[in-house]
Amino acid sequence: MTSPDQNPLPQNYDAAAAQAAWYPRWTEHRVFTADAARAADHEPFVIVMPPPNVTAVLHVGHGLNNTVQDVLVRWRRMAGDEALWLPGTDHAGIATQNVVEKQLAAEGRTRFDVGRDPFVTRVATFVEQTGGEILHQLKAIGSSADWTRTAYTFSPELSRAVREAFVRLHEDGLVYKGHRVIHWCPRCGTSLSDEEAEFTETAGKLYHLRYLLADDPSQSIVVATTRPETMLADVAVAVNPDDERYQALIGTTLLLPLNGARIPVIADSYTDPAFGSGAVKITPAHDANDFDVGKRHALPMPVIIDADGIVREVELAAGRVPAELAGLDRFEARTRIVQLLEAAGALVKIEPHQHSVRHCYRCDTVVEPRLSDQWFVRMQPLAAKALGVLRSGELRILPERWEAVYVNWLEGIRDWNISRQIWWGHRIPVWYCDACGKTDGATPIVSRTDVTACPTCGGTVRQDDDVLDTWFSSWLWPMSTLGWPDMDSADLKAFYPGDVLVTAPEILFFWVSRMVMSGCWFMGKAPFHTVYLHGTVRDMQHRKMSKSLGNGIDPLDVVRLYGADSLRWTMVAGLGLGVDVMLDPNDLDKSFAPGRNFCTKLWNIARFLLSRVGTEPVQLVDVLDADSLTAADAWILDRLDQAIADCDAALGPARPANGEAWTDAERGRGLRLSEYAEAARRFVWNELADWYLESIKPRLAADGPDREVARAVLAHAFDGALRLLQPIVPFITEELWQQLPQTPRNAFIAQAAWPRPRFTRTPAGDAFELARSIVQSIRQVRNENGVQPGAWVDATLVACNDIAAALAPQLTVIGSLARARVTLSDVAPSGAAAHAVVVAGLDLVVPLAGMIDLAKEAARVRAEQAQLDTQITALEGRLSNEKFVSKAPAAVVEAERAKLAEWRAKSDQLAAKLQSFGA
RNA sequence: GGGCGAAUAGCUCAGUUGGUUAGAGCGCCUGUCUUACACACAGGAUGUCGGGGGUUCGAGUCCCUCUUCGCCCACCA
Repeated sequence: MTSPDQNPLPQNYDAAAAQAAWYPRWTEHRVFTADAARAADHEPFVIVMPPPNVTAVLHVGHGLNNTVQDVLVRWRRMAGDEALWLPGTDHAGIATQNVVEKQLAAEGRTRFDVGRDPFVTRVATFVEQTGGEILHQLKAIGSSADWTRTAYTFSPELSRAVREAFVRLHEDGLVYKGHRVIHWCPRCGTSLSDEEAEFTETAGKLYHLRYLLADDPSQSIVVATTRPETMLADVAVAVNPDDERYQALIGTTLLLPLNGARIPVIADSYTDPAFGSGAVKITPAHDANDFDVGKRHALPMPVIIDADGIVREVELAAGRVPAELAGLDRFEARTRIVQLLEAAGALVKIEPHQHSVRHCYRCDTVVEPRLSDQWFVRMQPLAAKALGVLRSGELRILPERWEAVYVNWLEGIRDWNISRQIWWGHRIPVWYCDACGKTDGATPIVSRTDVTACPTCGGTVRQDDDVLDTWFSSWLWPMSTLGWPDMDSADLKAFYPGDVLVTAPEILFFWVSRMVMSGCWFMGKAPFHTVYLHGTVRDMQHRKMSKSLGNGIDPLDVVRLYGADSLRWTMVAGLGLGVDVMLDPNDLDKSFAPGRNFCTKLWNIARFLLSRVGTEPVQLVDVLDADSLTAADAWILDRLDQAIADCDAALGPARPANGEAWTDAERGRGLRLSEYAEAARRFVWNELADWYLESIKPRLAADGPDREVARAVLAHAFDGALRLLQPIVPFITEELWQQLPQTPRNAFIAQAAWPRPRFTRTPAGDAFELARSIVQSIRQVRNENGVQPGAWVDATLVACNDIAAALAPQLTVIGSLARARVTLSDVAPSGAAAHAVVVAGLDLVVPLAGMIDLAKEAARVRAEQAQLDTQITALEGRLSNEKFVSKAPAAVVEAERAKLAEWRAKSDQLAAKLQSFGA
């Protein structure tokens, strides 16, 4: 036997050392590298990583997101799947361009000073030099991604996919160029999609303006607007055709204040008679709804705000902007125009007005609706397919309530503006030939390859200036990273479609829905069968962690202070399905000490095991003679099986059982990460360490065959625990597993087999369960009576025959765990003693001469009996209720009767006890 | 304006198809450096399951309603 002094493990776990040791070894041995060929006879399990922005640095949200993915991938890898977790980064058009533009601004320059090509080169260089840092940071938290397949949305391969998708959709009639009002960010200088223009509730003002009739200044119409500056571009005032107040005015002409433009009063049912005055000014070039009205009535569409948000006569607006307003910023212009209107007597009133204003999701600038030419994707046909796969069960979303949100969005989907007026991104693969008059964009050249000369006339061509929305490359991610559009790609054949997509709800529309659409359209199959939307990391005030609030937690700080496993443990243990994770940025210890403490517990179990079990070979539990197992052995093996079953039930199923679609019964199941963590924790801590390990100390100290049995069972149980925990805490489990006596050489727990239940529940296991109850009763008596922790007490178990027989072999273990000299008897000893009824038919008597306050003990027993009798009365009432007995299921009634018998027996025992001390 | 979700111990949350003594972790209280672990061990206290009404033999669980909080969507001029 190895002495404790020779313990192969140091006293404390060195997380940093374990991380530094194991991660490189895993990658050297290609543990994370998926093999397309092997996927032929192993179930593939594929997760594509939501690509972080190439300039991003790891924050706690990434930490959570990637930990979840890593847990799932590590689980399936152990379960024997050919697991692929495909990592990469997103070139993040607007965001990355903004970073470099800020650098330029510091030099006092703009991208226009630099010029397009040099600017793009500069961004590319910047990305090359500093980008992708986050991928290294992901390694520090243990992410088991297949780095040999690392992808980038702007790589030549993925750029090819982008072009293919654009051209294919154009051929399918789903890509078109449109002239309409879109969301424009004057700061970024580009259009945005509907999703990129986020609503913010704003306390604004509603300005009521009076427009006079051109032919009769005594008559007028009052209109209300939140953006008075747009009045310069008004082309009509619309009233509801059924609004009796305005019948006489329809068709008359109004005189616009400030610029004197003459505009008609028109009738359009868009106008809500109940809002404001029931008349609405129409500004087709600067409001999406007004644009529709303008089209219906063939109105002119003057543009008076330019790309930079400056008010001037941009297009079809001659004479509309007074000289004193030209050149003003749109918000300065608003202030000035209100002053001018007031001076002109045209301002009726200003009211406070709560409304939602769209802001740029990248720079938070107020978005300006603006008329321009843009490329769009017609979404309805794509959305129909994305709805179809959800309805068929080919796709599910967890938590399930998000499915309704997904359906709602897809059913009301609008066309997607995919062109951006920035420079960093995939240039739109469209060329125009000025020579043959293809300049209006009606019949441009759309090509998979670069076009250098006009195919019709051989003249010079110029490429469309715009680039594509970043999300137009990300929506192809599950295919493009596997080699699409090359349908012969080994990866695409082996790993498409994938399995689970893990992300936060914020990008359900931006990204997830669109990936489903592109997968269905181009591959005929949804790219995954499960969307798992996890919660958000928040602080103790439930605020989202963010840089601007300064309430963030740097995951790398946590790794340094507590270790990567502690970070992972905390996140997984706190991750109920769809529930936010609360962490305290001001008290990291409170948040992460539980993870560290858990690792320490594992470490100490291993220290005990290695010093007492030793490193000599142990027998496999399979070959042990079943009769040689003690009740404790049978019990812990049973608890291990239960833990495995609990973990499996919490995590799985990994995929639809029929391989095609989720059944209703399966649909909401699995991915309960916190339940999985709790099941594993409970086993290793509350069962293995607290009970089994304590119970076998005497057996390990002795020599002989029973010691070998205990060694074998302990080693097996701890091995199982480590395997169950590997996906959550990969570093410490690897570090410890490598040292177990039964671990094969040159193996990693990271690719060891996931455990399976093997043993059946036995009466012996139940006997240990009873022994535990007795130990707890004795300890309770000791505590309540102030017995010195080190002192031994006498304890008599008064048991009926059946129980006594099962208990006889357990007396030693009960005694050592409770520090009691335990005897079995059929009569209670007399004298002052503490009493407890463990179960019906089993009394515990602990004589504590001189330590027992008889009156107090009697009061305690009496109180216990009183409570029991109350419950008995209630139960008797229930059982004498004819309706209950006749209507409730027989099994329920039977169980209630059994319970009543048990309680009555217990009550009788308590009564006897009271009588025994003459109370 | 439409839709969805939540409300259970001081805090964060579990509570499966209604089945009757409502659970966990953290925190709190008492005791202990018991030969792996004080980052630990043993024991303990704490809930009119948001309010009201209903269905049922039986409701934390189902229905209605009210209150509070959160999320999503929307052409809130």
